[in-house]
Amino acid sequence: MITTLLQHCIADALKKLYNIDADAESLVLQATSKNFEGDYTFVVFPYVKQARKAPDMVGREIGEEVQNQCSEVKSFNVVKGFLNFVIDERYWLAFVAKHVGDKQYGMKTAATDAAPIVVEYSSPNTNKPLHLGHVRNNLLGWSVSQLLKANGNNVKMVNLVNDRGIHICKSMLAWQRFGNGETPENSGVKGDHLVGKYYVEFDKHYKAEIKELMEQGMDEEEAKKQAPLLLEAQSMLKRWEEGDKEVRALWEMMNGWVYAGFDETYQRLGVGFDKIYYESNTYMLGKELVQKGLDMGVLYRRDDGAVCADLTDAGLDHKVLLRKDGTSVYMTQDLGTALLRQHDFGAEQLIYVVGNEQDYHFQVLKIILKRLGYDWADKLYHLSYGMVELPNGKMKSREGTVVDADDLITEMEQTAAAMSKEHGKNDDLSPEQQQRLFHMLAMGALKYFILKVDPSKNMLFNPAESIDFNGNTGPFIQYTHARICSIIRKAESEQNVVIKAGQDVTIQQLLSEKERDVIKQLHNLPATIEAAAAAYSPAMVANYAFDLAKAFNSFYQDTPILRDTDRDTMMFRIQLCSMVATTLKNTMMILGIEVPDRM
RNA sequence: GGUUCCGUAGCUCAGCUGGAUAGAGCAACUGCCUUCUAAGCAGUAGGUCCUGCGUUCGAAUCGCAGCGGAAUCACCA
Repeated sequence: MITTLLQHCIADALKKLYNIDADAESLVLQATSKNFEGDYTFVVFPYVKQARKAPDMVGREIGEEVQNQCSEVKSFNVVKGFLNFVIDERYWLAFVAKHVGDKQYGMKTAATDAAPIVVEYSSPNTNKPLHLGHVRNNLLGWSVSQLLKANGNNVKMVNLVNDRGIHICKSMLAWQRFGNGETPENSGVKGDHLVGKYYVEFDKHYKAEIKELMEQGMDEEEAKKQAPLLLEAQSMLKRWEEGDKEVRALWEMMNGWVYAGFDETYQRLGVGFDKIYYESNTYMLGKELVQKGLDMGVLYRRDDGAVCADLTDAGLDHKVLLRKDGTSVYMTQDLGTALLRQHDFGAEQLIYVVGNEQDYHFQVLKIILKRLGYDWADKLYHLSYGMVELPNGKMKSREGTVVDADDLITEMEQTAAAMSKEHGKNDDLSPEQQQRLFHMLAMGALKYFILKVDPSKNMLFNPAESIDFNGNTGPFIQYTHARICSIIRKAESEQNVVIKAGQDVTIQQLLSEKERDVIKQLHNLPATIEAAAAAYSPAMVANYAFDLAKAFNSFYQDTPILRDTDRDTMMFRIQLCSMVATTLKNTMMILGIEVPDRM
């Protein structure tokens, strides 16, 4: 890596010239600004005081020393306190020669025997279908997992399905009461949507009951608690917990519908899991932990019998972990599942992809685990992402402004198909191939649109912009890949060109500005993957892919490739094309986006 | 009210541990297809980086204060 080489040369120079001890790794090298000549820039201001010389003098002295020591440095210039290094062409050519034909350039191979990083994401409730918020979660979870793999980690993806609780009983009850035996089969309604329909149905009738009770003179608070439907749902939950056969059978049937529906959506989204946990199996966990905490004296029992954690010394509040009736709460379960997961995987790290509305929850979870004596609590990482908002505000199920995941995907596919047909470039493909392409483009647009935004930030989902094919979009990058594939196909068929690893890379003339830009961007890939993985940010990968595609298109626009009459030059440019195609494909794969060979 | 996050072009977003004249895309306007895919390229225009103070040779970036927005502070999950 040229930058680490430069860092060490500079550190040596600082020592030799001014007796300054600097840690080579900590020296900052930045890409030279476009307005100046050079590839990498070192800012000397921080050292002028110790060097006791003027900035440009320090720059020249370090520059000369580094140039003498480092053959890769062709020349340098100093502008004010900025020392700009120009890297020798041969370095860039050697770089291309080294990696051309490598289908895994920049991707580290995952160590399968290492302790895994466990990524939990998705974690849906089984009472309603997936919506846009879940889509961001799923795409992020999948992408971060791929990113960590690309960075050489052993990654396990897990899903914790919230398949029990009062909310599930509500849809069960409503179906029993108002369903008339409707099933996904006899109605043609997708399972998760069907169950979601009865969840809404419950709410409708429940509200009506409240209203009626209030008209009879009951106050609202009381009416909400006394509505017969709610009482019945509660009693159903109780029977469920007691293992009542009839209730369990109903539960299993309806959950089966939901899972079939979810699987379909997951498949369309292109996400998956190594292991699925069900809360119905894990919800009892955690109670023992609470007992342990009581024994250890880190938890206390309140007068009414509830068990709590006093977190006031950590600047937080008191947190109830067992209700006075002894039942567990969400936090109790999460304590238990964390322990279970740690046992199952012996993880190096436990990542939770969960929205930022649960920041407080995870803060508390970590502290309590720590107090229970689990040092691995430090391995928990809450990958907290922002909300998805719509142009007219937040999604509200009550106002019907929730964007359904299935509908969204279908609409994207239809739009992609319409746009693609308009271009007419794919008319000769078979209907199956076309469908596959439209889906690829639709998902490319959707995924890129969501993933290009930094996870921690709230984002605005503008449906019109999300399906855009121009500019900073997934299809733009897909298109760039398709173009390159077209060139390579022609090169292979018309020029008998073969691209493989370990080829010679030679040109007679100097690299053009555009060629150099493309090479430098390719050269940035490993550092980008590392930085993105460290930040858990697919957005950094997305931006990288866009910059590379832009650099390539600019190069492509005014540089002859197959048209060039010099065989070496043509060959070199095809090699460059090939590396760009590979890199675009791999970086888009990290985002969960496939790239077509033509479009 | 406490805590946390956010505020960059008309809109959506990049700007990493402080560095040169703050960048993209969309929208607007100009050019470029008899030539490797124009889903592209090149260009014009568009900015008190929320405000103020401070630290520094140097601040969009760090600190404090204020303004504006969001989340959270459940015996819900």
